[in-house]
Amino acid sequence: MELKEAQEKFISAWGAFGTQWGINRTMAQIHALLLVSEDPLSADDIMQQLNISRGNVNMNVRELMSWGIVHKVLKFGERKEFFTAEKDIYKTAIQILKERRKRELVPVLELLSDLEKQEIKEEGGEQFKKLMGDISRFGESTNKMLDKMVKADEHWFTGSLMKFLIKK
Amino acid sequence: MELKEAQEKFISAWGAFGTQWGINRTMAQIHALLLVSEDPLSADDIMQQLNISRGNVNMNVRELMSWGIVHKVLKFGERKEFFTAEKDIYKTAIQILKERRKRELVPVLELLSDLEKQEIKEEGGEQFKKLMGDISRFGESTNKMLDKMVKADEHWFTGSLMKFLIKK
DNA sequence: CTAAACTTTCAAAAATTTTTGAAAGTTTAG
DNA sequence: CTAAACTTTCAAAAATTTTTGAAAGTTTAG
Repeated sequence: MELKEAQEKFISAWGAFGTQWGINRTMAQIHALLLVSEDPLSADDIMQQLNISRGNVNMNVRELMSWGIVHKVLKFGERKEFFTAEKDIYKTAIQILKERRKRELVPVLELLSDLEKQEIKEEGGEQFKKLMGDISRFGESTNKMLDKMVKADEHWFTGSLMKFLIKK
Repeated sequence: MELKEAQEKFISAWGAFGTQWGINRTMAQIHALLLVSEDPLSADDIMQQLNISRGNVNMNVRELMSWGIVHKVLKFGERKEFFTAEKDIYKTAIQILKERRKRELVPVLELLSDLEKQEIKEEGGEQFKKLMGDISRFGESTNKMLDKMVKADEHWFTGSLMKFLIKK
């Protein structure tokens, strides 16, 4: 197989998987493209390689930067901005975990604890509050666990945690 | 606050969060509705409470069943089918983890190991294969970890794992 | 078997999300 | 300051996803 063919396979598959994860196809493809490209790419490079418009590149690259998994690189003597993806896959995964925790889990926990605190006198109210409490407690545990993972270093993930999980 | 109001808040918030997770709004809302409803509901009940069409209810309920987090309940003397959500939130979460692992992670791992095995002689080929290998290895670790979590029991999650994670 | 009571399917419509590309904005070289 | 080289914005168009609801299919009571 040719390198280019393999890269294209990877980019398009990554894009398809992205959509299942609530990320849009193009954003995932840009990420994949930057991952497989040794050197940083300019907006024009991305436009040309993925066949998408300038506005589209701009929007998605900025979104990827807001996730902290793509960075702007400036080259001397060039006015254009270039972009690279974080090449360390562990760092990338932790970064995504961190952001999702902040953007998605934390707001849910806030809503749940708010509903749990409400005074509901009607029949069934206690049961509803118990459900909110159950979900809330489960979410808090997950939250703590993720926080721990995010703050740990790579050695911890591949080392102690894996050992702990594999044993028994 | 009234019970009904609190329930509606929960349902609509759950729906909104669902969309961020690649699940559609209605499916998440039906799930939330079934969670807060003590008794099983029929398709008509769901239609009426969420104001959606029969076809829509049918599709989404079946999808929820395929995820294994909603079950069909038959009542004696009734021809209608009724549905409930798994009320144990831990079981629900594990079930979702299990399905996502199977539907999303496993196919990615297959693609990666396929690309890693390719013969690519061109310049840059080795580097590309290294990237595939890195992602692959990371994915395999995650896969093992999730598998372990899925197979463990609840006590393990709230007990040993949490203790392990919280300490130092 | 028949008809009533349901569930399922699916093409068309509606809603939502994504993309385009031109116009506006910004920065820098000279 | 000016103009060229860029980046950003945003309304309209395109693409995609979701929803509707009527028709088809299935099951069960009698």
